[in-house]
Amino acid sequence: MGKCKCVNCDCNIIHKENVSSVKNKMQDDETLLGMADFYKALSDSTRIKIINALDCGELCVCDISSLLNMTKSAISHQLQNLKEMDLIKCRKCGKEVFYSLADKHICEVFEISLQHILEKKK
Amino acid sequence: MGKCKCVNCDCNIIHKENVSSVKNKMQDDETLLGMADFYKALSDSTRIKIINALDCGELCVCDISSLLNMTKSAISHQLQNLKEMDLIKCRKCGKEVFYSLADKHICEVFEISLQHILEKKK
DNA sequence: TTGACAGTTGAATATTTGTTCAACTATACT
DNA sequence: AGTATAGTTGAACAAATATTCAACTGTCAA
Repeated sequence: MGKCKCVNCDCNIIHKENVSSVKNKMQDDETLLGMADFYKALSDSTRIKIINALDCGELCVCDISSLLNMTKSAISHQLQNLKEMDLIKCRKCGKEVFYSLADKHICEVFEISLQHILEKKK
Repeated sequence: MGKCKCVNCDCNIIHKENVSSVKNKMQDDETLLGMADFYKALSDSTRIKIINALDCGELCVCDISSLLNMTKSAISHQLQNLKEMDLIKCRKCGKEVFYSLADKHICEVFEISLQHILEKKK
């Protein structure tokens, strides 16, 4: 047990062995930042609704707007966010643009967290 | 194909059958809001680091502060957030408060999204 | 080629959210 | 009792973000 040498933190190290052991086991910063961003993409109710909707199959912007009762502009902005995060992909067909989930990972994560929420309700 | 009757949206319904079929399959708003909040809890780099750290075992506030090189106040605020979302629990022992993950669901979700990120890197 | 519609985009606004700061509580030790 | 340490809390500030609005592109059909 000794004074902490960190620049920013105002703490004493209480359990030195714990801290250094955990430090070694932790993922690197870049990976953890990527994970936070991944969750950020799902952390908005509009976006999670879009994901849930696309889980049933591909949909165009109009259909999603109607489904969520929101403007096409608002939906389009969020679709760009989801696309940037590689959660969805799109296919153009004439005037319409059809969006769908990028891969199966997304469904898996969605399903597990759904279970988590439904269990909490009980 | 007909005009949309929604109040807020500015769209035409392009694929009426799709929209009504998806509407039936979607989770209810309350559940989806709960899911968004669940992801929100994990969507910040400080919080995801805390989760990753606690995945190795319980830690007190000082240890986490030292580990992340942040003030105890900043960490404590985020711990309250995570606790409100039922992602972590705590145990008091004298002056110290030890935090740990609430249940195994959290690890599962963490692991799957970790895979997702690591695969994307390749 | 003109009009209508699907969708996108950038700027502006409003809201949410993370960290800091200072004051506070609670426990332990002398 | 007095002091030091672990941790919490609320307010204030700064940064990030969701939606709106208006203008825009691209495609189709008359």
